[in-house]
Amino acid sequence: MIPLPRSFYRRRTLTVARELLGKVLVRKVGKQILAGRIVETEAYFGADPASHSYRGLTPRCKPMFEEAGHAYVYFVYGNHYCFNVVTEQVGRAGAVLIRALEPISGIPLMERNRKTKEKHSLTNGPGKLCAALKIDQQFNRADLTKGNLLIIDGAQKKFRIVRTTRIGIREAKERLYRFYIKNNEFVSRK
DNA sequence: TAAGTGATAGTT
DNA sequence: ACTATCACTTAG
Repeated sequence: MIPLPRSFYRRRTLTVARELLGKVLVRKVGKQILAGRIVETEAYFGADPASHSYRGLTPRCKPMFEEAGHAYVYFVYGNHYCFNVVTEQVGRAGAVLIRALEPISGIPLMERNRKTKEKHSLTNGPGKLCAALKIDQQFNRADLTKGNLLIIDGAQKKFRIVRTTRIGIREAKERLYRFYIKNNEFVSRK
């Protein structure tokens, strides 16, 4: 199980967001492996008004300015975590929000973590996939090239990509910074 | 469609 | 200190 190299992440955020589609997020919890194929992403970077980095460096968004290939995890709406992967060179803010996964392994444990047996609602949203894979604040700034949370290459490489607008933001709604795998049933919203 | 939930960041 | 806001989810 070879993690994607740091160089994969240290590029333009939009490029990384597109290329993360089809890759596999792997979470080890004890002897269990929870894994899912990334099917939907969003890019946030620099002076984008929808990005946490819009007004520059703050304690919360600091990881976005740091080394690529690490996690940026934050808590929203008093209930949920969102998992992002840091992109760009050090000093340039960028991160890709992972919005949806197609479950691959560890589905019974995901069902317990999510308190549902409905396969389609296990990981089809940013807060849902964090709950399913038990990703919380402790993974903020975790290195995704080693450890209990990794991203590896995926088996299936042939798929169509849809590029469209982001979800759940008020500013910069028109920017086409969301990517998803066409016709995939685990995408949060078409 | 709307309420719930609590940390964050910007303003007093 | 105070408060508006929020890269969401679930129930209704």
